[in-house]
Amino acid sequence: MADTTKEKIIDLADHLIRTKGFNAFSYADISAPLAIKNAAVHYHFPTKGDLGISVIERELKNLALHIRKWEKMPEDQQLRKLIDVFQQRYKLGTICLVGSLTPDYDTLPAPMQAKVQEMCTGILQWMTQCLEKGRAQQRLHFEGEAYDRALMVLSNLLSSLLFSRVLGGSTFQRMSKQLAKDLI
Amino acid sequence: MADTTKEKIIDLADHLIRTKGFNAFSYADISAPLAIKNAAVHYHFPTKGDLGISVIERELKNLALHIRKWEKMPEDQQLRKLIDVFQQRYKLGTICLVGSLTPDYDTLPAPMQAKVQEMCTGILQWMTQCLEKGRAQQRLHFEGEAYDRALMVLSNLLSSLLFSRVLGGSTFQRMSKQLAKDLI
DNA sequence: AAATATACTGACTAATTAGTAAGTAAGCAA
DNA sequence: TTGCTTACTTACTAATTAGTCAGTATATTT
Repeated sequence: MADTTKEKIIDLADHLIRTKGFNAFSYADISAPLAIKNAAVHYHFPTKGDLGISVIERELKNLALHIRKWEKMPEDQQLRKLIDVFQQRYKLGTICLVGSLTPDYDTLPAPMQAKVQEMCTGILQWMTQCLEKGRAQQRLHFEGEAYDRALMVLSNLLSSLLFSRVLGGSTFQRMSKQLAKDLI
Repeated sequence: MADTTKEKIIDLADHLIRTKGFNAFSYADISAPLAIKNAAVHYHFPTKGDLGISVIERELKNLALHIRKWEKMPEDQQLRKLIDVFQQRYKLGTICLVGSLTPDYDTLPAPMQAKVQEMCTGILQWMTQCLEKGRAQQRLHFEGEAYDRALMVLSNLLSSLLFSRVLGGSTFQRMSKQLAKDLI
């Protein structure tokens, strides 16, 4: 996956944020598995906030890549693709960055808060457009403003991973199927 | 509010879990504001997990109290009452315990994980019954199984507080209004 | 009056935390 | 070959972490 040390650090940090949360992992959790020293992590990412920002930025790039790939698809297909992304997260036993970082928002360094905000508004903007266009073509069906519905849809995707973590079983499948049924 | 030291500790811990998260507050964050020593907190709650469990147990008692108060109301009213509870949380700038503790689930001591699970299944059970009875009386309207819908509704309430924290503005109002419109 | 329980304080500890500063080995450029 | 950059290691630090244990003042019980 990642060849450079820097990419390996981001990979691991991403996984730690999703599994333990930003405040529950330490530089040692990164340096030990990679068999490097604590200071090597600080060399690439002076502060923990810098590392967090890089993790979010990589996620934003990956998301932008996905979205561009889906551009020509009908909107109901795009929605299914996004649900697939969350399903892959579910299979890995991890939650989404929004679900992990928004509860800790007040404890994050200011530059990282800004990135979290950017991530949230970005995903919401895309989802709003997707819903709006999908409804115009009668491929998606819902009531109310598209932005409000986008909030609800992202809410359900986010929570499906949170609830799965605690309730286990078919929780994720139940929620994602119900979400698709409601809209398509 | 609370007169005994023990109750004051639970009050503060509750607030800290909701604002900073379980892993981002320390015994010092509790002892300092209450002008007591670190060891006094340990006297009442030997481990941090014990403190977390007490916070959840108090929340479960409060919730049970609310629910009993609403027992005779029609189900659409009960739902509005629950939304009101979340609105009060929103006004305080805090999130719900489920939203705060489920992302950190894997880092929690086992007995606390069990309590988090109990809390989730408990709220879901109530919500499922509320939705089911409400639909039978045609006071609430939705498609699919009541349990699946309960997951979605709690998802929206939880996320409305998370998103409000980051996006600010009218996010909470938008989501709670849309939720009520969808069901009632 | 003596014994016991409650609710602490004072004084610790061992481990972990993010972060720093100085040194070094390897590769590349002038 | 001299100098510079990259990517680290070694060796720290100051602060904070949850948790312990012995002592003490104040009620309460016997």
